[in-house]
Amino acid sequence: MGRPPCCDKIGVKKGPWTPEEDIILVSYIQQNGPGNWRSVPTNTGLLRCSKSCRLRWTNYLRPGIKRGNFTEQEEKMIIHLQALLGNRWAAIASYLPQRTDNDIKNYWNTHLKKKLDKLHEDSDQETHHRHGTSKGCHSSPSSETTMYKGQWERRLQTDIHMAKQALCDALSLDNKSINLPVSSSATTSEKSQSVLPPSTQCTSTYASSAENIARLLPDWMKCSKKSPQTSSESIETTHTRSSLINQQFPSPPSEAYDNSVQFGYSNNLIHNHQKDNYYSNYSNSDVSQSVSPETSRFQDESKPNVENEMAPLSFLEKWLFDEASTQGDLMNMSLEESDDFF
DNA sequence: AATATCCTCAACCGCCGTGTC
DNA sequence: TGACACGGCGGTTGAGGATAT
Repeated sequence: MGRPPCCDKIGVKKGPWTPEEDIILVSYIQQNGPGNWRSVPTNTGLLRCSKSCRLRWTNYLRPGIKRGNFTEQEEKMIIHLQALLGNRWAAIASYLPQRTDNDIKNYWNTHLKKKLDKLHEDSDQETHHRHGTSKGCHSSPSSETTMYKGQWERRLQTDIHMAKQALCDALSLDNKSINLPVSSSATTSEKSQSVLPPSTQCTSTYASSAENIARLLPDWMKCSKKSPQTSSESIETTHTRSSLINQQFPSPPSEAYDNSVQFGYSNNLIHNHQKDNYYSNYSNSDVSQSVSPETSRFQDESKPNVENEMAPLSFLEKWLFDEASTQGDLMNMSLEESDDFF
């Protein structure tokens, strides 16, 4: 005898999630925590399969998710990590705590793959022009096979270093988030872009809902004394909109629903579904603030908690971290220095 | 202005390892 | 021990928006 079936396929809703469904799901997880997905549809009344609920939470509603444009450094990290780990998006995402594997996968497939293909084509042309001498540019199985041993070793070393760099970024507790300037040798345009707050770099109207949801969760606010301005700002904004929500959802299904309305993340959900510019109002806060201890609590489920606890480090992460601490000179090597390989 | 084409990304599908009974 | 469900992951799809013609 196995477990009872997850969900019968009949009567299971598919397609895009509605704001109401999001509110119900977030309210439930807020009360019960993530996990035990099988019970979620049953206990919430959502006509979704448990898998869909988990995905919705993991990829969209979970606190601390950063959406929108990828920074140049994030881009480089993805490229390096992809070269190192392959299409193991979950593993790559663990080095970018604010990004979901789905996001990274999408970004790779829609942007980076094309970009690298083009670069590869260009380098191939140049290689042919030079009668087949390997230039040692970006990694690919075909190019690697033609590399001289020394070049390959150097590349591998650099890849390992990049992974270390990525891990250190992820482990960093201060404000040196992944959005900070890559190095002192960055170009003027890079610098000017990097020093801007993440929100100002984002030109898309598509903004994060999750980080705001996180900020607005009652538990998050209760313990989030480090950023009173942000919290009060959220409260103020949400209070002004709570009446609207109460009008839109006059019959909350539970006390949790009341809480969610009270603290306003339902507003975010609704506005996010409308894909308007609402989130730009919140976007002045540092991204790092959104990854609060309470946020990490929710992130624990699918992401290593690198900010508060060292416990969940994998063997590889431990190794990288140890190596990093003993090889400070290597760690000082900037991402820019490895651009030759790309 | 209308239509065609391209692009993005949320969500689904199916597989696999693990846990439960 | 085997059968089966769960949870997680990577690949893929398709609706809708953006851009080109």
